[in-house]
Amino acid sequence: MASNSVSSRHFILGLLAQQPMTGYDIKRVLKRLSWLVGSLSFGSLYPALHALKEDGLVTVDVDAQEDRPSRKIYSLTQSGRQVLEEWVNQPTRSNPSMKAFVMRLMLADNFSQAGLITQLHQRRAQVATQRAALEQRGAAPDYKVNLGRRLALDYGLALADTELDWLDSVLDRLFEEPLPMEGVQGG
Amino acid sequence: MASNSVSSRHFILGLLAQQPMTGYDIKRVLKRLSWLVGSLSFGSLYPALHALKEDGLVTVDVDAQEDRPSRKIYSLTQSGRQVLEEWVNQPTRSNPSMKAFVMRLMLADNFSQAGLITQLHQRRAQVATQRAALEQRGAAPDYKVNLGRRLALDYGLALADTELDWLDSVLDRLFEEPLPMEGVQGG
DNA sequence: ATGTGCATGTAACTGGTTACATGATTCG
DNA sequence: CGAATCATGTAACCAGTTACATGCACAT
Repeated sequence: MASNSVSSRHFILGLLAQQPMTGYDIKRVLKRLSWLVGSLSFGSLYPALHALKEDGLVTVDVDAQEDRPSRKIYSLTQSGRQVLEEWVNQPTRSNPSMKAFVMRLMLADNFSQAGLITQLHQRRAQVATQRAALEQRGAAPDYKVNLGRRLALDYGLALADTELDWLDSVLDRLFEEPLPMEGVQGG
Repeated sequence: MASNSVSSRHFILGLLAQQPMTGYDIKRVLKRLSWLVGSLSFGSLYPALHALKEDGLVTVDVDAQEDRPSRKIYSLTQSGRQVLEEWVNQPTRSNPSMKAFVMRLMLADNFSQAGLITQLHQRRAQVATQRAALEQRGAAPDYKVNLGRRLALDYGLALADTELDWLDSVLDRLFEEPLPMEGVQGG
């Protein structure tokens, strides 16, 4: 059965939801995105695609070429789309990484605006919790003595604050202007 | 021999550099730090400790107790300290994650202030590069069309900016006031 | 000639998780 | 009475990387 929480599989589905692609194409996209969401080597990408096909979540169109291996163009099936939607709208568990968040962020609006807003709210709550924990920890003796720890703490607080501000501003904008996509005209 | 780049092993050494601890203690510390650097399950922590001992990087003191398993207190050996120092001062490769950076940040000042400053400079250069790449990408057509992608891009830019500001301010402070720690000496 | 882009794939290895096994003590 | 904390460890499994195998076209 479809394993839950295996993020990279779902992210592949998400990319295919935007347009059919070959494994090689997916790799290229993933590489550009590597800073935010991490990449994948061919050694796991191709097997992953095979598995997705096996599970009926994607279909393949073979585009034969002279001189080089046929391009295999993968497309999302109906059940693939469904699995993706379920995954995206699943509440994230305890402490998701930044990468996991960005993945969902990038895929969420394939479905509903509401789902995306939910993601943002969830993230806000999680970051706020972590920020509070960090702040509290700043009082502990270790952090006063050790420069490295103190810097790491400070770094974490700075990032958390930025993220909270960013989330607030995005949520504000989305709330004022509920459907800025698809029909976006004047901008 | 000693594998390079295996971060979690080295981070364990780094924790032991600050004080001898049991596996259980390490787990506790790691858990508190999980948001910044990620944690480790016992299933990999204990074997890692065994391997470190096997390699002569740590020693064990057994503290027998009634009713419960003996506490095994691990301490860094001389060669362990050396391996750690080499790792910390090794230049980071291409695109290190935030986690990898925070790990080094937390361990760097076990040795010299200079090493820490080098880490910060390296990080600054890397983040600046990534930021530039993101900005450039913002011009691409996908990002205008797709709300999720646009948000992810914007998020990345916000985080990068914060990080650059933070790095600059820390470097400024360290430069003005080279030894802000108690007792920290040159070597 | 050398490397990069195109395009697919497999096999060996690595580094991790989850689940299991054991078992007293203390807190709610 | 059940859960969490203390304290160690192993075995099965999983997802990923690295290195390998193939091979043409095009730019430097």
